[in-house]
Amino acid sequence: MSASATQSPVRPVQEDILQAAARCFMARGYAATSIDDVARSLGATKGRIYHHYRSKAELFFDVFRHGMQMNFDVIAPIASASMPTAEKLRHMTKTHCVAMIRTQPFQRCVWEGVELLQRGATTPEQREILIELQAMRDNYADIFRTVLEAAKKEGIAHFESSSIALQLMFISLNSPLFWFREREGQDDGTIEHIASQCALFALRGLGLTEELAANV
Amino acid sequence: MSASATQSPVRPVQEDILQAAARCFMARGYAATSIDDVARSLGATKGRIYHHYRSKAELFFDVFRHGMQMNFDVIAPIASASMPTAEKLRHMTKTHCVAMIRTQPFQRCVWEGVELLQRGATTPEQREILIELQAMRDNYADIFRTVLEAAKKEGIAHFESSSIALQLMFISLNSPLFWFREREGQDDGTIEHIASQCALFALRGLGLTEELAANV
DNA sequence: TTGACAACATACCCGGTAGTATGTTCCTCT
DNA sequence: AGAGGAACATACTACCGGGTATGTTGTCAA
Repeated sequence: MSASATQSPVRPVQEDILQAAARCFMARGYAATSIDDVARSLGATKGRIYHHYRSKAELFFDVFRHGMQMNFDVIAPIASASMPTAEKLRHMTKTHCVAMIRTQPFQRCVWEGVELLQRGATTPEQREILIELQAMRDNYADIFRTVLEAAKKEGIAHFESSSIALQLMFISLNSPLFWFREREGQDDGTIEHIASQCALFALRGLGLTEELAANV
Repeated sequence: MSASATQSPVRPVQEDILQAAARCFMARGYAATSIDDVARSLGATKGRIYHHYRSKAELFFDVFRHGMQMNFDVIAPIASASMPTAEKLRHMTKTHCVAMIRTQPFQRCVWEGVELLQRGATTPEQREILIELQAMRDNYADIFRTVLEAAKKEGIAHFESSSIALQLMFISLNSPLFWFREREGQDDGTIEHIASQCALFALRGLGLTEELAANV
Protein backbone atom coordinates (compact mmCIF):
# COMPACT_ATOMS: atom_id res chain seq x y z
CA MET A 1 0.00 0.00 0.00
CA SER A 2 2.78 2.39 0.87
CA ALA A 3 4.68 1.30 -2.20
CA SER A 4 1.86 2.04 -4.62
CA ALA A 5 1.04 5.38 -3.01
CA THR A 6 3.73 7.07 -5.10
CA GLN A 7 2.88 5.43 -8.37
CA SER A 8 1.91 8.72 -9.97
CA PRO A 9 2.70 11.46 -7.51
CA VAL A 10 3.11 14.26 -9.99
CA ARG A 11 -0.31 14.08 -11.57
CA PRO A 12 -2.54 15.31 -8.75
CA VAL A 13 -0.31 18.35 -8.28
CA GLN A 14 -0.50 19.28 -11.95
CA GLU A 15 -4.23 18.66 -11.94
CA ASP A 16 -4.66 21.08 -9.07
CA ILE A 17 -2.67 23.73 -10.85
CA LEU A 18 -4.61 23.21 -14.07
CA GLN A 19 -7.93 23.46 -12.28
CA ALA A 20 -6.97 26.65 -10.50
CA ALA A 21 -5.48 28.14 -13.64
CA ALA A 22 -8.56 27.34 -15.70
CA ARG A 23 -10.80 29.03 -13.15
CA CYS A 24 -8.60 32.11 -12.93
CA PHE A 25 -8.26 32.43 -16.69
CA MET A 26 -12.01 32.09 -17.05
CA ALA A 27 -12.67 34.67 -14.36
CA ARG A 28 -10.36 37.40 -15.62
CA GLY A 29 -9.09 36.36 -19.03
CA TYR A 30 -5.58 35.30 -19.96
CA ALA A 31 -3.88 38.69 -20.14
CA ALA A 32 -5.48 40.02 -16.96
CA THR A 33 -4.64 36.93 -14.92
CA SER A 34 -1.31 36.92 -13.12
CA ILE A 35 0.63 33.90 -12.04
CA ASP A 36 0.30 35.24 -8.52
CA ASP A 37 -3.47 35.07 -8.90
CA VAL A 38 -3.33 31.41 -9.79
CA ALA A 39 -0.86 30.68 -7.01
CA ARG A 40 -2.94 32.58 -4.46
CA SER A 41 -6.04 30.60 -5.37
CA LEU A 42 -3.98 27.50 -4.58
CA GLY A 43 -2.75 28.90 -1.29
CA ALA A 44 0.76 28.77 -2.74
CA THR A 45 3.31 31.06 -4.38
CA LYS A 46 4.77 31.54 -7.84
CA GLY A 47 7.55 29.10 -7.09
CA ARG A 48 5.16 26.20 -7.14
CA ILE A 49 3.83 27.02 -10.57
CA TYR A 50 7.15 27.88 -12.15
CA HIS A 51 8.48 24.59 -10.84
CA HIS A 52 6.01 22.77 -13.09
CA TYR A 53 5.64 25.22 -15.97
CA ARG A 54 8.25 27.31 -17.69
CA SER A 55 5.99 30.23 -18.47
CA LYS A 56 2.49 31.58 -18.15
CA ALA A 57 1.87 30.76 -21.79
CA GLU A 58 2.83 27.11 -21.36
CA LEU A 59 0.50 26.80 -18.40
CA PHE A 60 -2.30 28.25 -20.46
CA PHE A 61 -1.50 25.96 -23.36
CA ASP A 62 -1.65 22.97 -21.07
CA VAL A 63 -5.08 24.03 -19.87
CA PHE A 64 -6.08 24.29 -23.53
CA ARG A 65 -4.69 20.84 -24.27
CA HIS A 66 -6.49 19.27 -21.35
CA GLY A 67 -9.75 20.91 -22.35
CA MET A 68 -9.49 19.61 -25.90
CA GLN A 69 -8.46 16.17 -24.69
CA MET A 70 -11.57 15.93 -22.56
CA ASN A 71 -13.65 16.75 -25.62
CA PHE A 72 -11.96 14.05 -27.67
CA ASP A 73 -12.50 11.54 -24.90
CA VAL A 74 -16.27 11.93 -24.96
CA ILE A 75 -16.80 12.50 -28.70
CA ALA A 76 -14.45 10.00 -30.31
CA PRO A 77 -16.36 6.92 -29.09
CA ILE A 78 -19.58 8.29 -30.53
CA ALA A 79 -18.02 9.32 -33.81
CA SER A 80 -16.51 5.91 -34.38
CA ALA A 81 -19.66 4.05 -33.39
CA SER A 82 -21.98 2.65 -36.01
CA MET A 83 -25.38 4.30 -36.03
CA PRO A 84 -27.65 6.31 -38.33
CA THR A 85 -26.32 9.73 -39.22
CA ALA A 86 -29.20 11.61 -37.63
CA GLU A 87 -28.86 9.72 -34.40
CA LYS A 88 -25.09 10.24 -34.38
CA LEU A 89 -25.58 13.94 -34.93
CA ARG A 90 -28.07 14.16 -32.08
CA HIS A 91 -25.79 12.26 -29.79
CA MET A 92 -22.66 14.23 -30.66
CA THR A 93 -24.22 17.66 -30.39
CA LYS A 94 -25.85 16.92 -27.07
CA THR A 95 -22.71 15.33 -25.64
CA HIS A 96 -20.52 18.18 -26.79
CA CYS A 97 -22.82 20.71 -25.18
CA VAL A 98 -22.91 18.80 -21.90
CA ALA A 99 -19.12 18.69 -21.95
CA MET A 100 -19.00 22.46 -22.44
CA ILE A 101 -21.09 23.00 -19.34
CA ARG A 102 -19.36 20.40 -17.18
CA THR A 103 -15.83 21.54 -17.96
CA GLN A 104 -16.70 25.18 -18.47
CA PRO A 105 -13.48 26.76 -17.10
CA PHE A 106 -11.29 24.63 -19.37
CA GLN A 107 -13.48 25.25 -22.39
CA ARG A 108 -13.45 28.97 -21.81
CA CYS A 109 -9.66 28.73 -21.98
CA VAL A 110 -9.95 26.76 -25.21
CA TRP A 111 -12.14 29.51 -26.59
CA GLU A 112 -9.73 32.26 -25.60
CA GLY A 113 -6.87 30.11 -26.82
CA VAL A 114 -8.34 30.02 -30.30
CA GLU A 115 -8.33 33.80 -30.32
CA LEU A 116 -4.71 33.80 -29.19
CA LEU A 117 -3.89 31.39 -31.99
CA GLN A 118 -5.43 33.74 -34.54
CA ARG A 119 -3.48 36.66 -33.15
CA GLY A 120 -0.24 34.76 -33.51
CA ALA A 121 2.37 33.71 -31.01
CA THR A 122 4.97 35.82 -29.35
CA THR A 123 8.09 33.67 -29.24
CA PRO A 124 9.02 31.24 -32.00
CA GLU A 125 9.43 28.52 -29.38
CA GLN A 126 5.70 28.65 -28.74
CA ARG A 127 4.99 28.39 -32.45
CA GLU A 128 5.50 24.66 -32.24
CA ILE A 129 3.03 24.29 -29.43
CA LEU A 130 0.54 26.53 -31.17
CA ILE A 131 0.66 24.50 -34.35
CA GLU A 132 0.02 21.36 -32.35
CA LEU A 133 -2.92 22.95 -30.56
CA GLN A 134 -4.28 24.31 -33.81
CA ALA A 135 -4.14 20.84 -35.32
CA MET A 136 -5.85 19.39 -32.25
CA ARG A 137 -8.67 21.86 -32.57
CA ASP A 138 -8.99 21.33 -36.33
CA ASN A 139 -9.11 17.58 -35.94
CA TYR A 140 -11.88 17.90 -33.43
CA ALA A 141 -13.88 20.15 -35.73
CA ASP A 142 -13.31 17.76 -38.61
CA ILE A 143 -15.05 14.98 -36.71
CA PHE A 144 -18.19 17.06 -36.73
CA ARG A 145 -17.61 18.30 -40.26
CA THR A 146 -17.57 14.74 -41.55
CA VAL A 147 -20.88 13.92 -39.93
CA LEU A 148 -22.38 17.19 -41.08
CA GLU A 149 -21.47 16.56 -44.69
CA ALA A 150 -22.76 13.02 -44.49
CA ALA A 151 -26.04 14.37 -43.20
CA LYS A 152 -26.19 16.83 -46.06
CA LYS A 153 -25.54 14.12 -48.64
CA GLU A 154 -28.29 11.99 -47.15
CA GLY A 155 -30.68 14.90 -47.43
CA ILE A 156 -31.12 15.08 -43.67
CA ALA A 157 -29.45 18.47 -43.22
CA HIS A 158 -29.87 21.52 -45.45
CA PHE A 159 -27.31 24.31 -45.56
CA GLU A 160 -25.26 26.14 -48.11
CA SER A 161 -21.71 26.52 -46.76
CA SER A 162 -20.33 23.67 -44.70
CA SER A 163 -17.86 25.97 -43.00
CA ILE A 164 -20.49 28.45 -41.91
CA ALA A 165 -22.84 25.68 -40.84
CA LEU A 166 -20.08 24.18 -38.74
CA GLN A 167 -19.34 27.50 -37.10
CA LEU A 168 -22.99 28.13 -36.37
CA MET A 169 -23.46 24.67 -34.93
CA PHE A 170 -20.43 24.98 -32.67
CA ILE A 171 -21.23 28.43 -31.42
CA SER A 172 -24.75 27.38 -30.54
CA LEU A 173 -23.50 24.39 -28.61
CA ASN A 174 -20.76 26.46 -27.00
CA SER A 175 -23.05 29.29 -26.01
CA PRO A 176 -23.56 28.06 -22.41
CA LEU A 177 -19.89 28.87 -21.91
CA PHE A 178 -20.90 32.51 -21.85
CA TRP A 179 -24.12 32.56 -19.88
CA PHE A 180 -24.22 29.39 -17.77
CA ARG A 181 -23.52 29.97 -14.07
CA GLU A 182 -23.08 27.33 -11.44
CA ARG A 183 -25.84 27.57 -8.86
CA GLU A 184 -26.92 25.39 -6.00
CA GLY A 185 -29.59 22.88 -6.84
CA GLN A 186 -28.28 22.28 -10.34
CA ASP A 187 -28.06 18.54 -10.80
CA ASP A 188 -27.19 16.52 -13.86
CA GLY A 189 -30.77 16.76 -15.01
CA THR A 190 -30.59 20.53 -15.16
CA ILE A 191 -27.46 20.43 -17.27
CA GLU A 192 -28.90 17.81 -19.59
CA HIS A 193 -32.01 19.90 -19.98
CA ILE A 194 -30.06 22.98 -20.96
CA ALA A 195 -27.91 21.00 -23.37
CA SER A 196 -31.02 19.56 -24.97
CA GLN A 197 -32.35 23.00 -25.78
CA CYS A 198 -29.04 24.06 -27.29
CA ALA A 199 -28.72 20.89 -29.31
CA LEU A 200 -32.31 21.16 -30.52
CA PHE A 201 -31.64 24.73 -31.63
CA ALA A 202 -28.49 23.67 -33.48
CA LEU A 203 -30.09 20.67 -35.18
CA ARG A 204 -33.06 22.74 -36.28
CA GLY A 205 -30.67 25.41 -37.50
CA LEU A 206 -28.90 22.82 -39.61
CA GLY A 207 -32.17 22.07 -41.31
CA LEU A 208 -33.11 18.79 -39.67
CA THR A 209 -36.81 18.09 -39.53
CA GLU A 210 -38.65 18.34 -36.25
CA GLU A 211 -38.91 14.57 -36.04
CA LEU A 212 -35.20 14.01 -36.59
CA ALA A 213 -34.23 16.74 -34.13
CA ALA A 214 -36.71 15.69 -31.46
CA ASN A 215 -35.83 13.97 -28.21
CA VAL A 216 -32.27 15.11 -28.37
CA MET B 1 -17.51 78.54 -45.48
CA SER B 2 -14.75 79.30 -43.06
CA ALA B 3 -17.31 80.07 -40.39
CA SER B 4 -19.12 76.77 -40.68
CA ALA B 5 -15.91 74.76 -40.87
CA THR B 6 -15.71 74.64 -37.09
CA GLN B 7 -19.30 73.79 -36.44
CA SER B 8 -18.40 70.39 -34.96
CA PRO B 9 -14.64 70.19 -34.80
CA VAL B 10 -14.41 67.74 -31.95
CA ARG B 11 -16.38 64.92 -33.51
CA PRO B 12 -14.07 63.75 -36.30
CA VAL B 13 -11.17 63.59 -33.86
CA GLN B 14 -13.07 61.44 -31.41
CA GLU B 15 -14.33 59.28 -34.25
CA ASP B 16 -10.77 58.62 -35.35
CA ILE B 17 -9.75 57.66 -31.85
CA LEU B 18 -12.74 55.40 -31.45
CA GLN B 19 -12.08 53.69 -34.75
CA ALA B 20 -8.45 53.07 -33.92
CA ALA B 21 -9.27 51.94 -30.40
CA ALA B 22 -11.92 49.53 -31.62
CA ARG B 23 -9.50 47.95 -34.06
CA CYS B 24 -6.74 47.64 -31.48
CA PHE B 25 -9.04 46.21 -28.84
CA MET B 26 -10.36 43.71 -31.36
CA ALA B 27 -6.87 42.72 -32.45
CA ARG B 28 -5.35 42.12 -29.02
CA GLY B 29 -8.15 42.32 -26.48
CA TYR B 30 -8.75 45.00 -23.88
CA ALA B 31 -6.17 43.99 -21.27
CA ALA B 32 -3.40 43.35 -23.80
CA THR B 33 -3.92 46.62 -25.65
CA SER B 34 -1.95 49.61 -24.43
CA ILE B 35 -2.86 53.23 -24.91
CA ASP B 36 0.42 53.55 -26.77
CA ASP B 37 -0.79 50.91 -29.21
CA VAL B 38 -3.89 52.91 -29.99
CA ALA B 39 -1.91 56.13 -30.26
CA ARG B 40 0.69 54.53 -32.52
CA SER B 41 -1.99 53.26 -34.88
CA LEU B 42 -3.12 56.88 -35.14
CA GLY B 43 0.38 58.17 -35.75
CA ALA B 44 0.07 60.07 -32.49
CA THR B 45 1.09 59.80 -28.84
CA LYS B 46 -0.65 59.16 -25.55
CA GLY B 47 -1.19 62.85 -24.99
CA ARG B 48 -3.76 62.97 -27.72
CA ILE B 49 -5.85 60.21 -26.23
CA TYR B 50 -5.59 61.33 -22.63
CA HIS B 51 -6.67 64.78 -23.77
CA HIS B 52 -10.03 63.32 -24.83
CA TYR B 53 -10.41 60.44 -22.38
CA ARG B 54 -9.58 60.26 -18.72
CA SER B 55 -8.60 56.61 -18.69
CA LYS B 56 -8.23 53.51 -20.79
CA ALA B 57 -11.46 52.17 -19.34
CA GLU B 58 -13.45 55.25 -20.35
CA LEU B 59 -12.13 55.01 -23.87
CA PHE B 60 -13.19 51.38 -24.03
CA PHE B 61 -16.60 52.21 -22.60
CA ASP B 62 -17.09 54.85 -25.24
CA VAL B 63 -16.30 52.33 -27.94
CA PHE B 64 -18.88 50.05 -26.32
CA ARG B 65 -21.44 52.84 -26.24
CA HIS B 66 -20.88 53.72 -29.87
CA GLY B 67 -21.19 50.10 -30.89
CA MET B 68 -24.48 49.69 -29.07
CA GLN B 69 -25.75 52.99 -30.42
CA MET B 70 -25.13 51.85 -33.98
CA ASN B 71 -27.17 48.75 -33.25
CA PHE B 72 -30.06 50.77 -31.88
CA ASP B 73 -29.97 53.03 -34.90
CA VAL B 74 -30.59 50.20 -37.33
CA ILE B 75 -32.90 48.03 -35.22
CA ALA B 76 -35.22 50.57 -33.57
CA PRO B 77 -36.91 51.64 -36.83
CA ILE B 78 -37.69 48.04 -37.67
CA ALA B 79 -38.92 47.18 -34.20
CA SER B 80 -41.30 50.12 -34.12
CA ALA B 81 -42.60 49.50 -37.63
CA SER B 82 -45.90 47.77 -38.19
CA MET B 83 -45.53 44.42 -39.90
CA PRO B 84 -46.29 40.73 -39.31
CA THR B 85 -44.24 39.18 -36.52
CA ALA B 86 -42.51 36.68 -38.77
CA GLU B 87 -41.47 39.35 -41.22
CA LYS B 88 -40.27 41.58 -38.40
CA LEU B 89 -38.23 38.76 -36.98
CA ARG B 90 -36.66 38.01 -40.36
CA HIS B 91 -35.85 41.64 -40.91
CA MET B 92 -34.42 42.22 -37.44
CA THR B 93 -32.22 39.12 -37.36
CA LYS B 94 -30.79 39.76 -40.79
CA THR B 95 -30.19 43.44 -40.09
CA HIS B 96 -28.54 42.71 -36.76
CA CYS B 97 -26.21 40.21 -38.36
CA VAL B 98 -25.26 42.60 -41.15
CA ALA B 99 -24.51 45.24 -38.53
CA MET B 100 -22.25 42.80 -36.68
CA ILE B 101 -20.20 42.24 -39.80
CA ARG B 102 -20.09 45.86 -40.94
CA THR B 103 -19.07 47.26 -37.55
CA GLN B 104 -17.12 44.22 -36.44
CA PRO B 105 -14.38 45.98 -34.42
CA PHE B 106 -16.91 47.89 -32.34
CA GLN B 107 -19.07 44.85 -31.79
CA ARG B 108 -16.12 42.80 -30.67
CA CYS B 109 -15.56 45.45 -28.04
CA VAL B 110 -19.21 45.23 -27.05
CA TRP B 111 -18.77 41.50 -26.67
CA GLU B 112 -15.67 41.84 -24.54
CA GLY B 113 -17.36 44.65 -22.65
CA VAL B 114 -20.15 42.34 -21.61
CA GLU B 115 -17.57 40.00 -20.11
CA LEU B 116 -15.98 42.91 -18.28
CA LEU B 117 -19.38 43.88 -16.95
CA GLN B 118 -19.89 40.40 -15.56
CA ARG B 119 -16.49 40.46 -13.91
CA GLY B 120 -17.31 43.74 -12.19
CA ALA B 121 -15.70 47.14 -12.27
CA THR B 122 -12.51 48.23 -10.64
CA THR B 123 -13.22 51.73 -9.39
CA PRO B 124 -16.60 52.80 -8.02
CA GLU B 125 -16.55 55.77 -10.38
CA GLN B 126 -16.86 53.39 -13.30
CA ARG B 127 -19.78 51.63 -11.63
CA GLU B 128 -22.07 54.36 -12.86
CA ILE B 129 -20.92 53.98 -16.43
CA LEU B 130 -21.13 50.22 -16.23
CA ILE B 131 -24.71 50.33 -15.00
CA GLU B 132 -25.61 52.61 -17.87
CA LEU B 133 -23.94 50.31 -20.40
CA GLN B 134 -25.57 47.27 -18.84
CA ALA B 135 -28.97 48.93 -19.18
CA MET B 136 -28.20 49.85 -22.78
CA ARG B 137 -27.37 46.28 -23.58
CA ASP B 138 -30.42 44.94 -21.74
CA ASN B 139 -32.74 47.34 -23.51
CA TYR B 140 -31.39 46.21 -26.85
CA ALA B 141 -31.89 42.57 -25.97
CA ASP B 142 -35.42 43.32 -24.75
CA ILE B 143 -36.37 44.61 -28.17
CA PHE B 144 -35.67 41.17 -29.54
CA ARG B 145 -37.16 39.42 -26.54
CA THR B 146 -40.47 41.15 -27.10
CA VAL B 147 -40.65 40.05 -30.71
CA LEU B 148 -39.56 36.53 -29.76
CA GLU B 149 -42.30 36.14 -27.19
CA ALA B 150 -44.85 37.55 -29.58
CA ALA B 151 -43.78 34.97 -32.13
CA LYS B 152 -44.12 32.24 -29.54
CA LYS B 153 -47.61 33.36 -28.59
CA GLU B 154 -48.64 33.39 -32.22
CA GLY B 155 -47.40 29.84 -32.58
CA ILE B 156 -44.77 30.89 -35.08
CA ALA B 157 -41.77 30.10 -32.90
CA HIS B 158 -41.32 27.06 -30.67
CA PHE B 159 -38.93 27.04 -27.75
CA GLU B 160 -38.96 26.32 -24.07
CA SER B 161 -36.98 29.01 -22.26
CA SER B 162 -37.19 32.52 -23.67
CA SER B 163 -33.88 33.43 -22.08
CA ILE B 164 -32.03 30.52 -23.61
CA ALA B 165 -33.69 31.05 -26.96
CA LEU B 166 -32.65 34.68 -26.89
CA GLN B 167 -29.07 33.76 -26.08
CA LEU B 168 -28.95 31.17 -28.83
CA MET B 169 -30.42 33.54 -31.37
CA PHE B 170 -27.96 36.29 -30.50
CA ILE B 171 -24.92 34.09 -30.48
CA SER B 172 -25.80 32.68 -33.87
CA LEU B 173 -26.23 36.14 -35.34
CA ASN B 174 -23.07 37.35 -33.61
CA SER B 175 -20.98 34.42 -34.70
CA PRO B 176 -19.43 36.22 -37.70
CA LEU B 177 -17.70 38.41 -35.15
CA PHE B 178 -15.40 35.50 -34.49
CA TRP B 179 -14.72 34.04 -37.90
CA PHE B 180 -15.45 36.75 -40.46
CA ARG B 181 -12.32 38.29 -42.00
CA GLU B 182 -12.19 41.25 -44.32
CA ARG B 183 -10.88 40.22 -47.71
CA GLU B 184 -10.62 41.94 -51.02
CA GLY B 185 -13.51 41.34 -53.35
CA GLN B 186 -16.06 41.26 -50.57
CA ASP B 187 -18.87 43.55 -51.55
CA ASP B 188 -22.19 44.21 -49.87
CA GLY B 189 -23.64 41.16 -51.57
CA THR B 190 -21.12 38.90 -49.90
CA ILE B 191 -21.94 40.29 -46.48
CA GLU B 192 -25.67 40.02 -47.10
CA HIS B 193 -25.22 36.45 -48.22
CA ILE B 194 -23.36 35.49 -45.06
CA ALA B 195 -25.89 37.26 -42.89
CA SER B 196 -28.71 35.41 -44.64
CA GLN B 197 -27.21 32.05 -43.75
CA CYS B 198 -26.79 33.06 -40.12
CA ALA B 199 -30.30 34.48 -39.90
CA LEU B 200 -31.76 31.40 -41.54
CA PHE B 201 -29.95 29.20 -39.04
CA ALA B 202 -31.23 31.29 -36.14
CA LEU B 203 -34.83 31.40 -37.37
CA ARG B 204 -34.85 27.67 -37.96
CA GLY B 205 -33.35 27.17 -34.54
CA LEU B 206 -36.16 29.18 -33.02
CA GLY B 207 -38.60 26.75 -34.55
CA LEU B 208 -39.92 28.79 -37.47
CA THR B 209 -41.13 26.74 -40.38
CA GLU B 210 -39.10 26.60 -43.57
CA GLU B 211 -41.60 28.84 -45.33
CA LEU B 212 -41.50 31.52 -42.63
CA ALA B 213 -37.72 31.43 -42.42
CA ALA B 214 -37.14 31.43 -46.16
CA ASN B 215 -35.86 34.35 -48.19
CA VAL B 216 -34.38 36.00 -45.17
C1' DT C 1 24.45 9.11 7.90
C1' DT C 2 24.56 11.73 4.12
C1' DG C 3 24.12 13.29 -0.26
C1' DA C 4 21.20 14.20 -3.92
C1' DC C 5 17.12 15.67 -5.67
C1' DA C 6 12.17 16.99 -5.83
C1' DA C 7 9.10 20.45 -4.40
C1' DC C 8 8.38 24.17 -3.14
C1' DA C 9 9.02 29.44 -0.77
C1' DT C 10 11.49 33.92 -0.74
C1' DA C 11 13.71 37.68 -2.61
C1' DC C 12 14.92 40.13 -6.36
C1' DC C 13 15.32 42.18 -11.20
C1' DC C 14 13.47 44.57 -14.97
C1' DG C 15 10.59 45.69 -18.81
C1' DG C 16 6.22 47.50 -19.90
C1' DT C 17 2.25 50.38 -19.04
C1' DA C 18 -1.34 53.52 -16.90
C1' DG C 19 -1.46 57.87 -15.58
C1' DT C 20 0.55 62.72 -14.76
C1' DA C 21 3.02 66.99 -15.14
C1' DT C 22 4.80 70.01 -18.11
C1' DG C 23 6.06 72.04 -22.40
C1' DT C 24 4.72 73.76 -27.25
C1' DT C 25 1.98 75.29 -31.08
C1' DC C 26 -1.79 77.24 -33.18
C1' DC C 27 -6.17 79.25 -33.26
C1' DT C 28 -9.68 82.35 -31.73
C1' DC C 29 -11.78 86.09 -29.51
C1' DT C 30 -11.56 90.58 -27.76
C1' DA D 1 -1.72 92.55 -30.61
C1' DG D 2 -1.94 89.59 -27.03
C1' DA D 3 -4.23 86.71 -23.85
C1' DG D 4 -6.27 82.57 -23.15
C1' DG D 5 -7.29 78.03 -24.17
C1' DA D 6 -7.71 73.88 -27.14
C1' DA D 7 -5.01 70.23 -28.92
C1' DC D 8 -1.67 67.99 -28.79
C1' DA D 9 3.78 66.13 -27.79
C1' DT D 10 7.43 65.10 -24.42
C1' DA D 11 9.26 63.60 -20.24
C1' DC D 12 8.61 61.50 -16.12
C1' DT D 13 6.84 58.58 -12.16
C1' DA D 14 5.02 54.58 -9.91
C1' DC D 15 3.70 50.16 -10.01
C1' DC D 16 2.58 45.74 -11.46
C1' DG D 17 3.73 41.36 -13.18
C1' DG D 18 6.71 37.83 -15.74
C1' DG D 19 10.63 35.61 -15.01
C1' DT D 20 14.92 34.21 -12.33
C1' DA D 21 18.19 33.20 -8.74
C1' DT D 22 18.61 31.40 -4.48
C1' DG D 23 17.24 29.50 -0.03
C1' DT D 24 14.68 25.82 2.67
C1' DT D 25 12.55 21.43 3.78
C1' DG D 26 11.37 16.74 3.34
C1' DT D 27 12.27 12.25 1.27
C1' DC D 28 14.62 8.37 -0.47
C1' DA D 29 18.39 5.60 -1.80
C1' DA D 30 22.97 3.86 -1.08
